[in-house]
Amino acid sequence: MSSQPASMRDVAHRAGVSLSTVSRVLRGAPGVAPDVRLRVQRAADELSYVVSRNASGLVTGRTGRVAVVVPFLQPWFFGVVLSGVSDALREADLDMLVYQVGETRAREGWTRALPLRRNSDAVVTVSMDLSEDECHRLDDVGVPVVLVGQCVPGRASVYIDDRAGAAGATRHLLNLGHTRIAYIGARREEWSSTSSRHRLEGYGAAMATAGLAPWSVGKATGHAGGELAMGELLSDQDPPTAVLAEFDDIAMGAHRILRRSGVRVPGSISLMGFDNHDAAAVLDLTTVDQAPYDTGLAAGRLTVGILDGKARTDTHVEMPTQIILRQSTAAPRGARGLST
Amino acid sequence: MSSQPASMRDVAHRAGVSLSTVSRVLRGAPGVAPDVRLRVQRAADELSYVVSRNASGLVTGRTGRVAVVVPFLQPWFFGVVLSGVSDALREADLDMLVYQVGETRAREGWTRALPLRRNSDAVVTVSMDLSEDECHRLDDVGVPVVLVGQCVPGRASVYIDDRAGAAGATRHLLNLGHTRIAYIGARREEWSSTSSRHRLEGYGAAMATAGLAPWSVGKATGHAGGELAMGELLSDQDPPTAVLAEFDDIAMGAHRILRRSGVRVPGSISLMGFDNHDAAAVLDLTTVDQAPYDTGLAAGRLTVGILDGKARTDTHVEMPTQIILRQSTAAPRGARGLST
DNA sequence: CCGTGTCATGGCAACGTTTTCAACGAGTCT
DNA sequence: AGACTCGTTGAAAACGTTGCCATGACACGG
Repeated sequence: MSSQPASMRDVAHRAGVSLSTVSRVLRGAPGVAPDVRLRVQRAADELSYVVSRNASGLVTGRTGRVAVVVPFLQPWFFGVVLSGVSDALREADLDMLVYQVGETRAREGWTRALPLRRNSDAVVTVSMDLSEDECHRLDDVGVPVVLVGQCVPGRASVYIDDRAGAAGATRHLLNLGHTRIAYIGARREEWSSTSSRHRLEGYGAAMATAGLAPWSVGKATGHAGGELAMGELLSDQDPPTAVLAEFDDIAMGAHRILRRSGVRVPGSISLMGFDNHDAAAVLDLTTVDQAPYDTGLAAGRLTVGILDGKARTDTHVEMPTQIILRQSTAAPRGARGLST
Repeated sequence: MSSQPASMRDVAHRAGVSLSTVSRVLRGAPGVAPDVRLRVQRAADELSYVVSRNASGLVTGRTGRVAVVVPFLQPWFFGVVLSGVSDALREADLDMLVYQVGETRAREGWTRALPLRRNSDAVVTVSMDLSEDECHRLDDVGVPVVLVGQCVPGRASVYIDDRAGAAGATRHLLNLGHTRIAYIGARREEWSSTSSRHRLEGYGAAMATAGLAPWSVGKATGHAGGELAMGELLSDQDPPTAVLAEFDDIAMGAHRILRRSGVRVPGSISLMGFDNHDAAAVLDLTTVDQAPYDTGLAAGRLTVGILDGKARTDTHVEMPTQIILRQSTAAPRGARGLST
């Protein structure tokens, strides 16, 4: 009903004390008599008053907000990470600003204008794969930066070991007895990612260790990319018996093509993804879990820790990955692998 | 490098003008000589200065921020809506605050404390299904509210006609010649949704029109719910020939059970979802598209319109739904429907 | 040449908090 | 009893920006 939201002055008046006292109470500062404290709290409640972050931030220099920057908001992954960050920030009573800076144009504009210069206490970037230059720009804003999904020495980072994850996945297929193992990557230029590179490297390394040559295809990202690449693989004169995809979206596209082509999974071809996408369970897709919620949570807590001065700004947190075995991988026909 | 971010005073000094003039230039206000304007802009650029929303908001009373409230951040749907809202807000140079208030406890706390009292210019709620009481609480904060996925008379709402969508989907199955059409709902008490109710009603109405009795099951939400319900249906002594799920997540769970049970889709049972989930394409699932990105975009633009005084606070926007035909629906065996 | 209107600009008081400092009373110690 | 401390409170000055009003320059018409 109140046309104008109450201000601290109103609370002070109602409780019969001065502004300073109200401020102290609401901030939880010491040095206030218990009965006065109670009286003020009641007054604030009755007016359903909350402090204006704007005003308090003006003098404290802290905004009570953390900016989270993501390239896109639509893919499943980012929503889950955001969810973790959000929960961590709520614990510390911080608000979450979200910036989506996906298309190159928007991203350029964003890194130039940096709208958060004075508008957030910290920045969390998710899968942004910042360039050296962008990193320095961020330094200029003078707030701590936490990198998610990118590991940069000297900077707070939360990430998974993509190399190890992909290598592990490859080994899983090798252990099943596969030797013709293809890798489908995204190969998307517009959003070049170190994670992408690392996964390919992990696959390559595992293959090399097994004395096999890598076999990697891929021109586009997403379902479409998986479909295209799988089409290409199926028309090879000696198709693979197992396929590892850079991430589940791609694997799903591949899966669709296999289903349509009547190729049995895992009967004729084993298929493996990466990410443990929500829908991977539905497709019974064996994949590598990377716990994006926990990643978000860890990133959020690290941010809070840095703001509280309890964590160093060069902390690195490596999140574990884990192979989730489902029904899309099996020993090849006539296997001489583990499954003999 | 600058340890302290520049303030307007610095810019004024560097450009050799007064604070007022800098403010006018940066705000795009008229009444500044072109050469001075240019000089100020250069000075601001060189100091890579941006105005503090905190400070300007303090005096203008506008924060430049819009709060978006979602029950959950993880499900695909919300990320897509958020993406649309984000794009719309960027057009108007507004920042986006995101609050995740899913678990009942957090939600209770949130509606009580309303942390956005003075911290945002408007509130967008997504699929929150606010109670009468919560609505009034929101009114108290004194900022405009835009409801997404909930249609309340007298309040700005952006929504789809769930009833019509579900009825259309049901008719699609009827037209194919099905008569034993079951409906799988979520029946989740913890987050009772009008959308949920409407879809069930739409299904029921279409069935009634066709002179058929409704047949609805469902105890849980998500994949798991779909699996459970489909299991129940499959063990019926006369199973359905077609199944409509309240949303794609449920349909996917059902699909999984069908695949595992060796029931052919759509050969033996036609399956239809609702939402056009990202992964529905992968499963070749016939579904009802509800364009969540466009919904978010519309909601964001409506918010901006209201803030600019160009839109009324009781505007209703109904987003269209559209049936996406894929491979999971077909005429029943021995059909005497359209497909004769 | 003088009033009058217009335009560009600067000064100053807000906005709603926190913070620093001073004041006050009640104990406590010498 | 006086000086001192301690705990509690209030007054006032910030913080960085925007609004309003005053000022000065300049052009125009009488």
